Amino acid sequence: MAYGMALAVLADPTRRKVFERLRTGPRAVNALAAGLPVSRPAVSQHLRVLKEAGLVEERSEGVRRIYSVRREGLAELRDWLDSFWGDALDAFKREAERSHRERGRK
Amino acid sequence: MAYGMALAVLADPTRRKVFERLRTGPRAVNALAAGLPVSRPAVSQHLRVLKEAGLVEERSEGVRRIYSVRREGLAELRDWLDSFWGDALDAFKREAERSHRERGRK
DNA sequence: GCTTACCGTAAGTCATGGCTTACGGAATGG
DNA sequence: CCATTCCGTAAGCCATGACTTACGGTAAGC
Repeated sequence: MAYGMALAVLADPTRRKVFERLRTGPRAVNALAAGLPVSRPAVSQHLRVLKEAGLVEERSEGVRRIYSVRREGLAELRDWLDSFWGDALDAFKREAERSHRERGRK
Repeated sequence: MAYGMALAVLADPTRRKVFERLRTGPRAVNALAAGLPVSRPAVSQHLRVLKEAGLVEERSEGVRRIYSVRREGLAELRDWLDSFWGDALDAFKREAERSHRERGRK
């Protein structure tokens, strides 16, 4: 039921914005909070929630904490989402969508 | 930005449970609310939110309202999720791990 | 040493939204 | 025509959580 936690965590707009900023690569809290309409502690709290949900991972680099996305945390949510295309009646359509989606992955 | 609304809508556990019950096929509100730990009006409110988000569609059948999943509402969310499997992210992570190894253990 | 930068945590405030009960409208059956 | 079934809506209560300010702790530079 980890996809439920991923959904709840990614539901918040500012937290999702923080998460999306990590899509281009790992960043420090300082850089993540820059430009956001909330304070830096708020970003820290969001990162804490993201980490507890397994969506990001953290590493220390001197005095900075570098955060990066953890794709394993997203995998279960993606599988759950795909389960709505699992109808036997739409098997043909499902296969077409899936092969189209695999373009550009891995 | 419709994936944000889909995330917010699917974040609620009971609402997600209602949505999952529609995965096997269209159902009436009566059947959807049966067995759930909440009242029937609560289910109606959830269905209203799901409909406004474009995740379900409704049709009248006599005195009953039949709801069914709308996969187009899930498509954008799925695409957003897949955007985290880009090649750029892989390159960043590999580089980060490599430089971290070269620096030696902490 | 001292200072500065970077970050996490605590406590408290306040809005959001999910739930309930109560009600009203529309279609079917007798 | 009346009762019943099925459902949406309104009003109100209350818990959750997102945000702020204030503080403490740690690493690097002087």
